[in-house]
Amino acid sequence: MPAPNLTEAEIVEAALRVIKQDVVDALSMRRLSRELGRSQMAMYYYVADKSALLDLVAAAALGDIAIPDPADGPWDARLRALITNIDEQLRTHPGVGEVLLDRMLSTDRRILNAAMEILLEGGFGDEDVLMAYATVHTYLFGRYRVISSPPPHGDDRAGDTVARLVTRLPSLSGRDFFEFGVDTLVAGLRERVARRRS
Amino acid sequence: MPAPNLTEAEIVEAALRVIKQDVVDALSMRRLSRELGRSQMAMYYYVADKSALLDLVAAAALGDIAIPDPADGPWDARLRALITNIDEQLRTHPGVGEVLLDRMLSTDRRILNAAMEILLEGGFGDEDVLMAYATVHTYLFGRYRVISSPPPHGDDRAGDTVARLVTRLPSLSGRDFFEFGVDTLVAGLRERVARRRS
DNA sequence: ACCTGAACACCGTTCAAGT
DNA sequence: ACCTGAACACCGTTCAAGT
Repeated sequence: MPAPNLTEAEIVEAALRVIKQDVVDALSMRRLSRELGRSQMAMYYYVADKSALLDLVAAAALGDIAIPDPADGPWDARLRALITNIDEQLRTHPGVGEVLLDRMLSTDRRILNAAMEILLEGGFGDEDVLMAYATVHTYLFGRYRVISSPPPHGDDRAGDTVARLVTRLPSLSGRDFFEFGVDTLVAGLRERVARRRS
Repeated sequence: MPAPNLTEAEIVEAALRVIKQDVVDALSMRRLSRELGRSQMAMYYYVADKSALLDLVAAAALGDIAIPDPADGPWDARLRALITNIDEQLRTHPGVGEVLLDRMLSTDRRILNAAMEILLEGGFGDEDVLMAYATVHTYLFGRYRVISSPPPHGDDRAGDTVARLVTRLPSLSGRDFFEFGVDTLVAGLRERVARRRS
């Protein structure tokens, strides 16, 4: 006997399970139904289509992202913390990165609001807030894409700069790359505010 | 009579045509063969599989990216120019953005080399060059993803920061967003080098 | 050398039906 | 209310064959 009625929580959980153990694209309507012991059409009772399913999963992941408290420090530290939290979720569920970021822009206003308020406090004008947020968002979009891609396997053709530098790769961790990136981004934003003030 | 033998140039051209007029995912082996008036299997004579086809398209697009001449100015101006050129190609062929960037890392060393040499000249140490390049690359990856996505359609729920700021959107162009992003990134990198020197 | 045809294992999705 | 089964129009790809 196949367990009783499905709940949204069970569906999301199963979806995350599939995404985690297999590759991203392994999540299909049919595959998910199989995972839950139903016929290939069972999901369509709970969810309108595949994009709605992904929305469901993304909403769950978004809820886990903590928003730094104003008491936590100056605007740039809080921005950095928020970016780190989002990145954390992207790394935990790399499969839904795209939908997660899309949803952040459209349906879920919580994080977008938090980010923009931090930027306003930082001293950006209204239009600059939009562009600054877009810059951060774009970077995060890139992160989720880059996250689980293989390292640039050195062809080791002697003589070129790449070949020489690539030998340094083993001493750098994913964390190093992330921190360099966020620090650079935040430093760039800080500099823009400073220049605007003068 | 279906034209004589196909050439790689014709295939790439047809692929770009399909990508341009339809959505990204419209490019399929079968669709491309149809476009060229052959049977669904014809492409497999010229190309090992779909990823090889995309490689072909990406290689063509990569060749069009110009590398700024050392005489063109200081390192940061040249980095900015190179990023602009890459972004240009991403916007021209949004469909192959992912493969294009992947190829830049793996098979095609030309642009990677140029970028890293610019960063070396800028005064970055070996490891910092790698991380700085990764930051730029990540940003570009995000760009290609964000490029043709719809604007954050305002739900217009009164009271929140987002709703207020979104009204400013119409006065900003895609170019504004791009320039803000690159400038921020380059400013951040400049600041890191400066700090390293002191 | 340059393909074509049939077939397999996958998709998302619609539509009608079953308990 | 909670599904199931069959069917349609798509995929990428293998394998054997046709000219």
